[in-house]
Amino acid sequence: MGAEILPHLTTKNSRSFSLETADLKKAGLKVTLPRMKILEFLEAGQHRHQTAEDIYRALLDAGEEIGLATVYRVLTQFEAAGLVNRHHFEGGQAVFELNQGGHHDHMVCIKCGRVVEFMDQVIEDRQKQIARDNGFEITEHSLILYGHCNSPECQES
Amino acid sequence: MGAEILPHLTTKNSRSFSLETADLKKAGLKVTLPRMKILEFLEAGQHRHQTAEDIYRALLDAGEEIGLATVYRVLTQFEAAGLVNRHHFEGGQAVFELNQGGHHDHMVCIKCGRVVEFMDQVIEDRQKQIARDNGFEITEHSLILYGHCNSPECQES
DNA sequence: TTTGCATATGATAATGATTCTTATAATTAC
DNA sequence: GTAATTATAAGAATCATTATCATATGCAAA
Ligand SMILES: [Zn+2]
Ligand SMILES: [Zn+2]
Ligand SMILES: [Zn+2]
Ligand SMILES: [Zn+2]
Repeated sequence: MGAEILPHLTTKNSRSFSLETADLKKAGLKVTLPRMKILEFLEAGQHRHQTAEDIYRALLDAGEEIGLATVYRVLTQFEAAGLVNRHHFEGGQAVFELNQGGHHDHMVCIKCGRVVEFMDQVIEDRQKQIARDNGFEITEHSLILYGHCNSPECQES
Repeated sequence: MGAEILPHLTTKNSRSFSLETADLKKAGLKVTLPRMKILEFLEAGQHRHQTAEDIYRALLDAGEEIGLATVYRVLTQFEAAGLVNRHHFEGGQAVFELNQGGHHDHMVCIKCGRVVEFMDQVIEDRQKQIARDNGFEITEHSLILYGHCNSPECQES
């Protein structure tokens, strides 16, 4: 990885430093630069539902030296550790987002790609009930609504 | 393709002959042996949620000469024509099933692979409402519940 | 029926996303 | 600090699916 100065790694009372370090250690993962950088990127505002390649490209653009395989490997480790969630929207690549506790589902605009998160307790409860009725014990679920958002460009048929 | 006798293709009042032929013609597709065979296979009982390879293997085992690429190509055409639906459960291959009109969602046992179909109007309505509230117009959706079914082998943690 | 031609097929190569391999490098334990 | 462990980058490998292309087939006109 690059040898440039990393302020958040050297500033003692940096919030992000301790948070990320703690997250990694708690997950039983060694603190390494690629892991820090990926976590840092995901924690930065508005970086939700990113593909592995999005993250890879962003880090390259930021001057980091990192391999795509490493991004995939680290994301898989983060997922196993419960730090991130992986979703498979239609069309190839999986997207990743920081697991910030609250479960939510997704609505995806097939025109512009905009993603809206939602959580509906009625649906959640209903799913549990349906599973129970069928002798299933649900461990996870995937609910994705596809359609057009209300932005002007996405309205034309 | 094989040259063996095909009763349903030669018996004038065969139900499946006319149905399949009509389905293909209605979809604007030429009636060819691979298309007939794939449609026939999907229409046969209990052949739901099959991967392209499942279908390919089954046809090979039945003595047909068919290519995997053809199976994929035909399934994609069937999907475009509304004859079949494609679902992406976790774990690689997409599964296909005949579109028999009624929409349904899926519950998948991650131990044994059993699939249960369900449709819940409360969930369906709720999805529409959530979309409306967010300025989305939903064109389709995917709801899959993953967990353990109640078969003994699937109960052990 | 035969024939003509657009279309479909099958084999194989190519693709795109992701994972594996391995030699090197970084991190932690002592 | 040094050793032992674990992680990394690069590229090869894999898996599902799609594209290519030469040949074969379906269908309709003659
Ligand atoms: Zn949009
Ligand atoms: Zn999300
Ligand atoms: Zn089961
Ligand atoms: Zn189904």
